[in-house]
Amino acid sequence: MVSKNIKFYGSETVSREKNESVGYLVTLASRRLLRNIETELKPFNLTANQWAPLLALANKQSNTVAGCARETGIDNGAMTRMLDRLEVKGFVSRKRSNNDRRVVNVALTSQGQKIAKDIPPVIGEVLNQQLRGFSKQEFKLIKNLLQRFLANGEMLVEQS
Amino acid sequence: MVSKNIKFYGSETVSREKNESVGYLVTLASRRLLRNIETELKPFNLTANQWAPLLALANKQSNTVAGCARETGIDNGAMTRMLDRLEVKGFVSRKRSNNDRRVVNVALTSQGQKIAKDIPPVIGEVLNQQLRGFSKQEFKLIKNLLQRFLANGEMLVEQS
DNA sequence: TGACAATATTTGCCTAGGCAATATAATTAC
DNA sequence: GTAATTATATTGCCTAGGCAAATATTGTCA
Repeated sequence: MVSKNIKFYGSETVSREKNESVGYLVTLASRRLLRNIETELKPFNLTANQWAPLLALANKQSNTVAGCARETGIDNGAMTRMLDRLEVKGFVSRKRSNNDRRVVNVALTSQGQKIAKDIPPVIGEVLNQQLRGFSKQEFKLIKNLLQRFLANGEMLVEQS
Repeated sequence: MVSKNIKFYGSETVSREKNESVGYLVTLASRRLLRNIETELKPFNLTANQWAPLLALANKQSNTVAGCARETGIDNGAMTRMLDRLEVKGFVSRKRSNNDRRVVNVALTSQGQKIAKDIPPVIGEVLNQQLRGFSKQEFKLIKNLLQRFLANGEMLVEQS
């Protein structure tokens, strides 16, 4: 045990102001960011969540359904359906692998490659807007704190 | 313009490691927290998201559909359906107002009041776990940074 | 080899939010 | 007082994630 285990939330503390709860804050922040990105991606015929698998594919971090799911941290079944939608839109193609008949190889179409180049600055702009007024120090801090909050949360699962 | 506008994300920066993007981090952190809370609330026959309106009602922050929606930051239609589910579970009751025939007054049932007392320590425990290793200073910081990130995001909407 | 375990993909069923349209009621402006 | 505006609740249609079950395939091990 590195540091003593501070109790931030007692049984009463949770029910106070919603903006004082890390839970509400992180949930609302996530939803708001998604919606703002969504607005900017509308001209590209892409939703905010649909960007995640495209990025994983563009970065060659994965070329399978399960790989995309792992890489983006969502459920396998959800990824199957996500790729359904991306395939209909023409950004992605799927083909059963010959090496391993279980896996389906996913690839960006040429249209998918084009969009994968166009999107990053758009999303970067939204992020920059929401980080207005942050010092470089604070930018590093929010990432560090969120990383630790997330890591703690994932440890909870592995233990049980 | 109070401070100069730092560009944290250039067009290349976005596509790097997912754990280096505030966007991914805040999304994953939110999802992970929801799921962890969900696990703990299962014995209470309540989902993580269903807790939000119950809290608003218990705190007397609202007693209408639209009020609950405002208070929890979600869509009106979504709140109608959320209350449908809570009504089926017996935590909430609805009755058309006589003063203003547009509004539907929402109230906690006795079962709803009971659960509203039992839940806070459970959620507090999960939050404490995910905040393990945080100093008091860092606890204040993550709240402050998220509040500002959220406020910036909401300003974007009002402008357009 | 044959039983068993692990992995990949898909599907069904659930919760859930956003947006737009609708109906109704209340408020404001003229 | 009537018309225009605003607010409330609901519904339909969409995207989306989690969990569990079903299927197919591959790898392991005795």
